[in-house]
Amino acid sequence: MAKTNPARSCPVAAFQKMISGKYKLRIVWDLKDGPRRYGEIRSGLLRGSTGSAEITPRVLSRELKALTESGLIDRKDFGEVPPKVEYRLTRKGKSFVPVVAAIREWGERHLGEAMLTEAAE
Amino acid sequence: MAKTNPARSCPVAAFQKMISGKYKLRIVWDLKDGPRRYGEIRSGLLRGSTGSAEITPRVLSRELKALTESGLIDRKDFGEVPPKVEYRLTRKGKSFVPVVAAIREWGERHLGEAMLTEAAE
DNA sequence: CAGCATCCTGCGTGATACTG
DNA sequence: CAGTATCACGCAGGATGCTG
Repeated sequence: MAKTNPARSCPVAAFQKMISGKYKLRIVWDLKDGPRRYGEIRSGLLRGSTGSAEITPRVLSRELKALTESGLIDRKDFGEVPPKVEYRLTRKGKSFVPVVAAIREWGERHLGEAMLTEAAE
Repeated sequence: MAKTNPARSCPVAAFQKMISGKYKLRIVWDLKDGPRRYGEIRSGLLRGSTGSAEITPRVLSRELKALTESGLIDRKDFGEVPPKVEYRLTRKGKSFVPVVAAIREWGERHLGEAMLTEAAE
């Protein structure tokens, strides 16, 4: 099946793998203003969804773990009851924020508004 | 199942939908230097892969169609035998190139090299 | 040459329920 | 509060063969 090591093939492939998942980019974006707790991230992800899109803990958990293993975010467990866990961007994660900003800016300009004038120059 | 219109929820969701697929970003990148034919794109995608990763026409075809419907690229069919089809970036697609460039640059810096110093500041 | 038709498989994502 | 366990499903993506 030809695995095709993503990191070796080209940067965009590794990038896509890293941000694959519906929430990873939004999580990074949410974390740009400072550390957030698990529940806060979850609530933040619900905001912005059209309606009643419930993000399940299983999914959020996986995304956070993947981001942690990617080295974009860092998990801080306060280790006591009641449980309290904070997630924050690492240096790598912070360096990634401008990229997300560029994505958002382009998206707002070309995806939010009416898509007219995409004539082929 | 709560559809959650992607374009309405937030720009990054729409962005992710638009570039979902392993080759879309690479196709856009390949097209930045000018129009390319179907076979050229296909060959170009093979270059950069570690080994024998054959991209099937079905997949490439779908990616190209999706990109066309997204308004990023434009399909020009010369309409005669032997078949000749060229793909080129639209204005929208060209405006997207810098974003891909930012992605590539970040990826080369943080994914290609050794990933040291991602300490949580 | 530039595709389309058909079949198959793994994985990402969601629903639901339970726990330290 | 911050998760894990289990089940189920749609769909991206590959294999293979055929066509105008």
